[in-house]
Amino acid sequence: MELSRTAYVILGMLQLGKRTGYEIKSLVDVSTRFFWAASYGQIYPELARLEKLGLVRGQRDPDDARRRKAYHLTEEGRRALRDWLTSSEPLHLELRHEGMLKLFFSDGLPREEQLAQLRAMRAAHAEVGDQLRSIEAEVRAARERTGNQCPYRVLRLGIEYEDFLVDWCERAERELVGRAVSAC
Amino acid sequence: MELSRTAYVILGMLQLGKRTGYEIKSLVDVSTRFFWAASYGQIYPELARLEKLGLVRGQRDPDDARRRKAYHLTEEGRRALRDWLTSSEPLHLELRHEGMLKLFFSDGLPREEQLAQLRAMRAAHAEVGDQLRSIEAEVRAARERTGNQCPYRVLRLGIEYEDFLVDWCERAERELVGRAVSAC
DNA sequence: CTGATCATGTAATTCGTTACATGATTCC
DNA sequence: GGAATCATGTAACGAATTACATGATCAG
Repeated sequence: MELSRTAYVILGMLQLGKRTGYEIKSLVDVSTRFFWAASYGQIYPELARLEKLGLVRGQRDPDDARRRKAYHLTEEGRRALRDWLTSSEPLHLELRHEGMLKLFFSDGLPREEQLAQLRAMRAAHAEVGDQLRSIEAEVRAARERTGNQCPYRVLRLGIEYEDFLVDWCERAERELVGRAVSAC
Repeated sequence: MELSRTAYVILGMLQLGKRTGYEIKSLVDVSTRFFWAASYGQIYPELARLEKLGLVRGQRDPDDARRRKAYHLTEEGRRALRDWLTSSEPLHLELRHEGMLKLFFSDGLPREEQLAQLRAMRAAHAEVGDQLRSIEAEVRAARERTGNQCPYRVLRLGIEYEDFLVDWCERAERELVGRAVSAC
């Protein structure tokens, strides 16, 4: 039974407890989004599919006028998640980075424009880094509360990842400026 | 006139000279692929679209039984590429990283399995790093030959990027192993 | 009472991959 | 002669986003 990666995002989020589609989306938006995004247009249909497959079960509270439907993992769902986590299939690794793409084609552009590109790329990564740092204390607190190490560990990876790219941009900017000066 | 990013990959490759769809694909596969992939299924239809828009022009050599069609940039195409390179629209930055996703959901997995995940992720990045290093001398030589700095600069970024992730995995592995030892 | 947010879903569209079909050329 | 590679394309499919529709609840 082949599932999409986004299906595993859902199973993973449900492993942490009963949740509605809306809650899953909110969680994704402050956590996995940075390395695996998901939209409503995927989440709701995927929940229906997973329920048909028997991997999750959803229950609607009849008293709830908002017709919220909270899903939880079944035993089969828990097994599917575990199988994926421990499988040794090649990892899906995909990067689409317009900043690097522009940089690649920038020979022939004036130095000022190349610098502007690097600064834009640096700003974008600095901003994501700031976003991640702004939730760091909260995620660390959740780690102490729940004992779950992984989300904080991955958050730290995200912060260091953004820092690496910011640093690379800075170095490339200095290198470009350095050339300009020595050419005078 | 809104173009897809992949259209700009094509325009960028044609900036370097006249090329067939096949040649563009081959070039992408050893260069931009690592931060912007493209398949035949995109390249050929996109070339036709760009020709209809007047941004590229393709010519078939009547003597060539292989019916090769080599494209080159028009003035309009050159302008479209330049506009994109110097535009300050927000950058499309997207990462889909199954390794980080698994890591995120791995609380509850035995330490051995968590270690196996980290090793798999490290191996994947080490392999890409090796691929990039294997073309480094060639790309550096092309830089000396053509004077184009950018492809080599971006290649260096790719190598350092993979190194960073390999290093992060190593540190995370050591941290996990360290805990195991101190728990004894 | 009003705007923000909670909540569920669908439809249209875009982007991209994979697989297939077809045939020429080159290298051994 | 046969395999690898050059070369162009299309069709089917899958993955994901965006926009839309609809309505309840909550905080001020």
